[in-house]
Amino acid sequence: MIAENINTHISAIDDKHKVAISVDSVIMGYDEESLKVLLIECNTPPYEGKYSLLGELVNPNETLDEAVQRVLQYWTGRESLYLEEVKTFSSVNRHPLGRVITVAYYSLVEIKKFTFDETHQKNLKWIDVNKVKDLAFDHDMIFQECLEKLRQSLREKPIGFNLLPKKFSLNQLQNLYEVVLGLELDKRNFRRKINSLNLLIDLNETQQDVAHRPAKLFSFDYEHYSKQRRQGFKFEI
Amino acid sequence: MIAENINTHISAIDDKHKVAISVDSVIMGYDEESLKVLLIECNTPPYEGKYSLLGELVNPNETLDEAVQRVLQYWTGRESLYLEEVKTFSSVNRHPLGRVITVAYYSLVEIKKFTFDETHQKNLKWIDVNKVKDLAFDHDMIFQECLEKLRQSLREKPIGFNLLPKKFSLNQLQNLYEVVLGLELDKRNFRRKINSLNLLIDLNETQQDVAHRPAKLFSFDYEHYSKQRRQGFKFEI
DNA sequence: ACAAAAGTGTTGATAATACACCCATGT
DNA sequence: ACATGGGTGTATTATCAACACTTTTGT
Repeated sequence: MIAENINTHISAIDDKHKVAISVDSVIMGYDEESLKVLLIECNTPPYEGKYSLLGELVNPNETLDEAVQRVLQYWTGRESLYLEEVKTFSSVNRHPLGRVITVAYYSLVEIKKFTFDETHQKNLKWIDVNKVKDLAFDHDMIFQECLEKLRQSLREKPIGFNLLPKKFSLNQLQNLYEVVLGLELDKRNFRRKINSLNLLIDLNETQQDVAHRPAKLFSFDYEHYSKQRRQGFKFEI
Repeated sequence: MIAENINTHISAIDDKHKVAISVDSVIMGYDEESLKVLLIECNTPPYEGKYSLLGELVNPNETLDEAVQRVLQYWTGRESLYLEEVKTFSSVNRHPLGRVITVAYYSLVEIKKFTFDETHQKNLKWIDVNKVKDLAFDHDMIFQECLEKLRQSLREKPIGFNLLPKKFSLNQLQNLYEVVLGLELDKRNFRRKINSLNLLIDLNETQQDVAHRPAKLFSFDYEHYSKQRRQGFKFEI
């Protein structure tokens, strides 16, 4: 049943044990109204016309993280600030070409910096995460798992900043949480909590050209956060 | 750079994209004194004499979870009650045989039921997780990530029961948390919290043959837990 | 002066923590 | 009767949740 244990009895690897491995990347961005995912239209049967996640076979000389960044770079000209591995999908018949095991990642990007060239990449589209359905392959399942994982991580780790511009207001931040998690937060309580975490740098700047009282702008204090994290940092929203 | 996108331009998969994929399983058990991991001694260079995790190449016709259960079944004659995928390790040169991408799992077992036959499996050993070091391959790293993930999950999900016998006392449960998480808990507060979760069934039984007041025995209420989980259940220790 | 979003404190309820003694059994 | 671990309640503190009005800017 176990012919040769890969870890203890090291011999050659039979070709029948070699399979294709891909990464599928749930690239998400936030545009003040909703959380969106970047999808691509398939153009070959059996999934012609359907949307799918951006995925790619892993090359022999790269790690999975590198493959994910390569896909992002290729399609959008930029890499992601934040990547998280979510889950491996390994059903035997999940891909029509034969066995392809895929590792799902989600990545967070600043959506405004990810404008793509409509002529070359006209089959790319940002779609509201609440309207995603009927994707190619098993991508509905992969997408839902990644979305769920993002929501989970957003509550436990200060990663929301990767979806916002470098300078943002407290109301923008609160809005992000409300939109992504689908809940309403009390403004005063939210500010008290954020404040107590000491993760923001007050830029002493305000919004420009808004038809109301301009908001103060902040940025995320990555340095202070990594210090705190080393000392065991707890976060919860 | 991206010759043919696996998801949109479906053609054949080139052999150069096929690699070996394995699972490595951090099998953990608890024996009232410490948390232990099941390791196996390697008998081939370059790792001869070192211990490694139990791992195995994934077969063409099975999922990763199935591969993990197959390994467990083979070495111990039983499957695991609880499995969790942790992380994929994909450094290009992590395995001397060539490229092997591995997916790490941890699994929880009732250690008393996993006694193995010392003649056939004499190179298997339970080792205290705090004494693990110098494993073969990149297994130190894999092990530490899995241990950390277990500790995390133990605080968030009621999975500790998988490490205990079906009938257990509240002190045993508390001890498990203390040993695995490395902290001290207040007995009265611990009991109040566990009680408020309504996850235990009072068996109206007591310990036998102990030289002190016998403890009441409980079992974990899987059914009630899965109901609660569907309604969004929060847990924290 | 008005519209529109920014900003700000207090109170009551709930949950977390700290702490010390009596109880049941076997020897 | 003694040794061993099992079992129980209360008071204090910290955290969370609910709630409404004033401020600043552009038009």
